[in-house]
Amino acid sequence: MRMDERKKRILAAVIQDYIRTGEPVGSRTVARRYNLGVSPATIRNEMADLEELGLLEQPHTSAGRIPSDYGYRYFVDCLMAPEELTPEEQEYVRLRYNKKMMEIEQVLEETAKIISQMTSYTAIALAPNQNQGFLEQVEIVPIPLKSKALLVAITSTGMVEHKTFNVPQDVTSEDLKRISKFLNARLQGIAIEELCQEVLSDIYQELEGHREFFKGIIELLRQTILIDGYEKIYLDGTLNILSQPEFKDHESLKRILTFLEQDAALRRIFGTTSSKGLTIKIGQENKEECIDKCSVLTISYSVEGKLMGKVGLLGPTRMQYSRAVSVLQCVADSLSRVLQKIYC
Amino acid sequence: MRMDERKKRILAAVIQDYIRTGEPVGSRTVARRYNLGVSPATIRNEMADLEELGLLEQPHTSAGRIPSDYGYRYFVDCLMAPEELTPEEQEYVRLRYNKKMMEIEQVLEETAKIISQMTSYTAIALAPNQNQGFLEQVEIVPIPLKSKALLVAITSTGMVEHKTFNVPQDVTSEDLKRISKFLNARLQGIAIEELCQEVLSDIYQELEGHREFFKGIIELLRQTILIDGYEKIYLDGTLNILSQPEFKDHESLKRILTFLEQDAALRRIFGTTSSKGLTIKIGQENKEECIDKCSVLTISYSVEGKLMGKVGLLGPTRMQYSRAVSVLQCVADSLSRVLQKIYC
DNA sequence: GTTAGCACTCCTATAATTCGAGTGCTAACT
DNA sequence: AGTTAGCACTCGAATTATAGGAGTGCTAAC
Repeated sequence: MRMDERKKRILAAVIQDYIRTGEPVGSRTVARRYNLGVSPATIRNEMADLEELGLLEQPHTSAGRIPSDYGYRYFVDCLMAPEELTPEEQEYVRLRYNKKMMEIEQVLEETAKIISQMTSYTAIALAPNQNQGFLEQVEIVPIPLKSKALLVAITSTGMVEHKTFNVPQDVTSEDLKRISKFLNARLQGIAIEELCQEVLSDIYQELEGHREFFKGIIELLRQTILIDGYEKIYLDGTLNILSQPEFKDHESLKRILTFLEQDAALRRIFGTTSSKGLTIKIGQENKEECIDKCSVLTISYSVEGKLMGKVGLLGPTRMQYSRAVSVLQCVADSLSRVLQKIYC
Repeated sequence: MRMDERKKRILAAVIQDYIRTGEPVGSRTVARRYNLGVSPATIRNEMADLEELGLLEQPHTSAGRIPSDYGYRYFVDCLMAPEELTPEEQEYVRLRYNKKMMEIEQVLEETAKIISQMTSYTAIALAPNQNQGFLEQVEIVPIPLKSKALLVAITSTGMVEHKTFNVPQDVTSEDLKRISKFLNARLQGIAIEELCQEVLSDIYQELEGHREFFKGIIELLRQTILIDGYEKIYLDGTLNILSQPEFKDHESLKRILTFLEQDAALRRIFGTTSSKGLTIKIGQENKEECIDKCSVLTISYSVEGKLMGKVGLLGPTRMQYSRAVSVLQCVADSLSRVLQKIYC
């Protein structure tokens, strides 16, 4: 059995209607609302075929049809009409990004907000993976009153991380300044992945006895950037889940909200695709059971052609895909442009 | 009608039972489970009295009694047996705080986690109000490659905030260093509330033409500390709400979760009591409608006798008050001690 | 003042009933 | 051969009926 033109139109009609209403779609409805010029009976036959093809499903014998994951997949791949945002909406996105933002953290936060507000799904933004970055600047700020100091690290991706540490009695403010200088001289431009004591062993001789302390600082730096700063996640619109009728039962709600609290899980669903551009994962295509009734869309953002990170959204499989895609594309576009500016 | 001893015992029994089971408590149950030496009929009479006093309520005619807000209030004020944590639990709390934490942010995050895990309610920790604090250290870290710089501010309460800003062409790295030095020399120990250009006007002459830039930095500093760093909120166990049977209906769940997303609202319910020590607000005593089925417990933490901030929890009015109180007291105690150490 | 007894109330759970949307099949039609 | 009208059938959702039980308030006796 092949997908002829009429089957496609019927499938599209069913899916669109189901996305709109959330109710199983019957042959009658399709015939009435989408004038395909054929009777309900014919549509019934076609729908039976589409079910056999695995594109539609019946919740129970005497109900209409709903799309299967596979049906959504076909729809997204072959049938979906790409929908551009209206000029007003595009302008709106640009406007949102126009406000003064100096830091990538802030930009990503705003990005998540924009996506969730424009789609009313849950937005996820992933900060650039630091491993591929470089150290831009390191600074040690002494806090003499408390014999502590603050290690501040700025990476080439613009993430700023900081951490406090104790300073032993015998290390002076001057020492700290010197170490800070060393670090900057030697670490600027070093790939973060390669950050380890060995690289810097030749500095040791200049440090007259503060070797252990210095080692400690390098270790702290590693941790600060690689652990604290590792692909930070910005979520927004988590509670949009509450408005989705498919998740009104307590159980699935709990599952999804709990899922969204696990950073590791979020990185997993985002990270598996290292590809550029747009990715759509529908229902069970996400390997996570908790969200097998959800779809996850991802789009990468980049600066100067270099892939930086990803943003995306999570919503029910019954999602307005074309809307979601166009919002993501528009946002990713603006986002890339804004980051470009921030990075000079 | 007065509260005699027997009425008290019956009220306590009803409340305890209701807290435990969540079901309306009947006279029979009280008679059986709490041996007061009287028959159900007597208890029935007493319960009718307690209802008339406004301490108990009947969901419907043929159900048992449940406590009213006022009933809980009486229980909390007069009847509740103060319950100490077991030595093991006290040890556990101490253990949790033993892990190496250098920053107050981390400590508060951990605090919220401990509270929510030990009570299975939602924990809230409020960072110290910066207004009362001093600036401990200010630093400007130049990022020459991007002609930007990072302003880092450390307050006496140990909060670290940072913000990136643009550096005009004619301002050199040296200038930044000088400004940084000025700031530290002049601002250390200045009350954050008083932070404004005027205080520093006498610096201007030393800055040879960078006045506007300098003004900008001061303004940025204000914002960074007063806005970004204003009573930061640390939440944990938000999803514990999902396990409370009283909030299993979609509507109230939505209301509460939405409420918990509003920082301003959280500050409101915490802030209204400027008192030291423990505060308990039951049901409608919280002036927020969204949480009129919830109780909020607050306890202040302090360092060297000086009130710093507050931590607390939010749960259903049907809450294990004595448990919650003892956890909060134990945690606030340890928290104060840990902060003491951090502040040297 | 306390208690046993009893009629009464009202919620909850379960079962029975109805209703209607939607299907699949068949036979007739183009 | 594909399309369509007609019709019996299915099955869930909503509605109503029914039974059960926990708990009360009242009364009268202790």
